Amino acid sequence: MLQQTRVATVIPYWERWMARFPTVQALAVAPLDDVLAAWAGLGYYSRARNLQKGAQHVVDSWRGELPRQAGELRAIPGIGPYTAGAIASIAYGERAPLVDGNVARVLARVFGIAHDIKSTIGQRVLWERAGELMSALPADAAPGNLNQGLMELGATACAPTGPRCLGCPLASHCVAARDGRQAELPVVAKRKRVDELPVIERELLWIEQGGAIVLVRRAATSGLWAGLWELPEVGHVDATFAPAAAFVAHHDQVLSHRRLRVRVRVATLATLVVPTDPTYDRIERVALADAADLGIAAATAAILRKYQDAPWATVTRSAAPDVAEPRARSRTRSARPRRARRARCTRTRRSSSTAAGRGPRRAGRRRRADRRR
DNA sequence: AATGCGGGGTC
DNA sequence: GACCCAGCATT
Repeated sequence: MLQQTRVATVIPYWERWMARFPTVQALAVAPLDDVLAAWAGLGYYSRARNLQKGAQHVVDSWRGELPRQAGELRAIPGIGPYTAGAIASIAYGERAPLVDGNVARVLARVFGIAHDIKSTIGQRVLWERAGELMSALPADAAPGNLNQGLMELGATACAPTGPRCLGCPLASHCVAARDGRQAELPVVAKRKRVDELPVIERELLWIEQGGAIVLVRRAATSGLWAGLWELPEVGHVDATFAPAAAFVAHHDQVLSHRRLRVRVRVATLATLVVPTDPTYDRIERVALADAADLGIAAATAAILRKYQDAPWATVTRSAAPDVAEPRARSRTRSARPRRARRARCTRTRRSSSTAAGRGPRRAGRRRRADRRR
């Protein structure tokens, strides 16, 4: 989880993850849908798939117990040079170096390394330096502490902008501090401006049936949002809508390498069958409350969140009349016991409940607040 | 050696 | 907006 993701962001995900998958075995045998659901919102979803592959690898090849050497760890799916070094040094005390974004910044400044830190040559030089530091470590010192110290330095004093060199313990050894080149180092390749990113324009469909929203699951095991659920895209399902029907919602979002522009229109679906289109491999009706338990990419999640109370989201409203019509309230309401159904069960089973327009009744708005986040 | 892959905090 | 986060796998 910590690969390219801040600690503060990870923590709540990690808590839920460990509760859901307490052991390597539990993760290894879990349905991919559950794995992606627990990851949804974190991004870089191949990490989730690789983590499960890694768990299966550990179960199959190591009897469920993680190997301890960096070289062995490196062969596990999802564990690259950084993670192998981190586990080996911090968890098992091996004198294994590591270089992450923080360490790269610290070393580039301290040693005045002028190569692009992402480039092959830059990485090689950084790993060499990190290895030399590790080799110079006194025999009674903990290798993990050196690595964590370097990372922590990068996360605190040696910040990307405005480094606080005054209190830095390495200031007297630092080339960048000595020469006042903190702003020039590390050298990092210029990234594309947002307005230069390729734009993905998507037209998604808001289809309600029996108080539920229609979602589809993307099929591929690789590629953007692979295995995640989303609103159906026009042209990929057997849906109909008035040609002149206006877009009722929109959502813009910037990815690291794409700009996403989503528009939504209300549609109806002729048949709830998996389209022959290979883009999706499943289609389901899902109550909004249950949707939050699926692995849903951020764009669709944001649209569901933003527009579930919109005037045109009619079925959704009738699914939770306590908010919609104050009049009907007194009569029907009080009769019914409050928390009738918990809207538990996350995975949408294609069974009886969705058949007769029954199903997900009052799911709508109750739990929405406590789940996102 | 380069590219694909997310999402969000923070300045 | 721009920057970047306890990177990895694939091409």
